[in-house]
Amino acid sequence: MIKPTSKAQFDELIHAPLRLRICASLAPVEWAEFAQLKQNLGVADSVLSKHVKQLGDAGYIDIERFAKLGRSHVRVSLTRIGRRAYVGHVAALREITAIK
Amino acid sequence: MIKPTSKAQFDELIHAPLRLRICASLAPVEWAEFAQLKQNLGVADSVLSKHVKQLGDAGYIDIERFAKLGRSHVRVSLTRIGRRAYVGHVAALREITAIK
DNA sequence: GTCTTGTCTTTCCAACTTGGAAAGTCAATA
DNA sequence: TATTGACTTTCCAAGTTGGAAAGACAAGAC
Repeated sequence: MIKPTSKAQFDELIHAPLRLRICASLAPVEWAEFAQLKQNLGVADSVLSKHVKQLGDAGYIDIERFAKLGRSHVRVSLTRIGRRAYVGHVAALREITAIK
Repeated sequence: MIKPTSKAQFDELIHAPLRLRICASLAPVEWAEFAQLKQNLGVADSVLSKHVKQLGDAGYIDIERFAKLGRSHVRVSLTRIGRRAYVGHVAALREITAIK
């Protein structure tokens, strides 16, 4: 048996439209800045902050502060667990939506 | 220009987990019976009935009664509009989740 | 030192959504 | 007329959303 593919696993936390887009935005990059994410997703900061917190509480993303031009910013990135969950969820979506 | 591909369009009504599965179940078949659907999805009939009604109200599925062994049953099928919305939503999901 | 700003984070709130149980419909038997 | 099957509706409690408003906090401006 070869290395097991991470299995398809529907994840309700990730499925919510905005969180799906957050994870999708993070998947291809090392990390993303809060402000950039907010801009891309087009939501109020309170909303993004709350969704980011939910993903963080689940251990799906890391939330780090860093300084830039004397101001404190936030940068988020998928954790290994988060990436696995995201990939698993995408696999689940593909399974569900594949025409059998 | 060739025939336009139905465009990717995220659809919140379809996105809900259960409704996504309902649409996915209907996509490859001509129609499905309520009882069969309920069995496959593993939900209470009240729940399925309400989701089916929502999709019906949106014009996404047709809900027809028919007799079988002297009893009245319900059979549902995707309408053309519903299929287009479903395909568009799946396309949107693929766009979102494709690693860029 | 204090005020102001920028960058989030929390709280508050009103609106919506869900899922299941229980009750209701309605037609076809028994 | 009572019962049964197959849904449909109503009731309800719990959870989710999104945005505005208020907070928290550090870094400059003065």
